[in-house]
Amino acid sequence: MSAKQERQQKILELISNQPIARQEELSTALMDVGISTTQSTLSKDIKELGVVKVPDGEGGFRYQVPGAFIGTDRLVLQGENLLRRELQDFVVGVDGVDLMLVVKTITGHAQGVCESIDQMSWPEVVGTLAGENTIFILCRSPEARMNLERDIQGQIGNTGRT
Amino acid sequence: MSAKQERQQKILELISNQPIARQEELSTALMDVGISTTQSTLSKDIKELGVVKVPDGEGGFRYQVPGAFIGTDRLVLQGENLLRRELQDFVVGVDGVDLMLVVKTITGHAQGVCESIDQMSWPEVVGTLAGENTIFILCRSPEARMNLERDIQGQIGNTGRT
DNA sequence: CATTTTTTTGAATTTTTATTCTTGACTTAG
DNA sequence: CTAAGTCAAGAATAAAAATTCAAAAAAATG
Repeated sequence: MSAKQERQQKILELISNQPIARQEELSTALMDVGISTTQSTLSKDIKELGVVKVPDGEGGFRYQVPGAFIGTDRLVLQGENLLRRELQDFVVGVDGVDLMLVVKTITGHAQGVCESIDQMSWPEVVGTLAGENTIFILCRSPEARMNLERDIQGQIGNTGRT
Repeated sequence: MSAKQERQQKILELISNQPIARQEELSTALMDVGISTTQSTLSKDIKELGVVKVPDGEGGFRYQVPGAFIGTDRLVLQGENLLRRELQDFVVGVDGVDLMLVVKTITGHAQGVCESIDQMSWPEVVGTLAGENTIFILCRSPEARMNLERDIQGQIGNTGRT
């Protein structure tokens, strides 16, 4: 993987996990991860990635990954890799009963995760519905639901484990 | 309606109907419509409105309204006006039981309508969840739900009536 | 390999955007 | 009516981001 690709991927990861308001901030954050670059390069990366700077509602700004509210068709990570990343970074819990699986995400990311799940076209999934921080997944059978629940459970971040 | 509100509404309309890449361009476009203002004021408006500047995929940028439906010549509205329009144009049905109100929209518009409903901050609404064409609205009481259901029912388009 | 071509990068610069600071118009309370 | 308070607006300025340009790195070509 090229340096550019690594950097761009890291950019997406960073802006997803913390509020970053300026390109210089991003540069610093990248430095902490061992990637050294300049503002001018970041400007180009940001444009390429389709990342946007949005008012955060509290007087400031933050960069955000596209797809959250604007209809760009650009996707940076794709398929399984994207989903894995999202499960790790955004999903905070899974639960379910009968045919219905409920996935909880950090606020604002349910749509994105749900989109990725849809993309996978899993046979055991009948349909999905995502809000801001909750996804409902209707499964084909209770067994399918349990399998899916176990799979997702296995991939989500384990920060809270005792 | 205040000068500020008129201007902001016009901003939304303009950026919905034509690609505008810079605040100065916007200033010019507003001038053509008889609204004279400065870049500094536009910067504040844009922040307030939540408008974002997005890479347009072809080397340039354009401002965009989050959640806007583009490509029509329809005016972009705010608040109650927007909601009324959305209820008329997009909502195809309402139903409910107990505390839960279910609003069905034409596909792809549930998010937008739900957003507008959230913006209204109705006291009888506890929370909302929107998918592609369905909105779940959790109400504070069955009475609240019935009131809301009646209100919305009264506003949705009657195209299909026999 | 050598050489041409393309891509990536950063420094410097320009362009664009955000903010600060003032002023004037309106509101409200006394 | 007047004073204090709030709000909208623009001019000037600061801050941030985009672009240009040259050089280095990588990839393709013979």
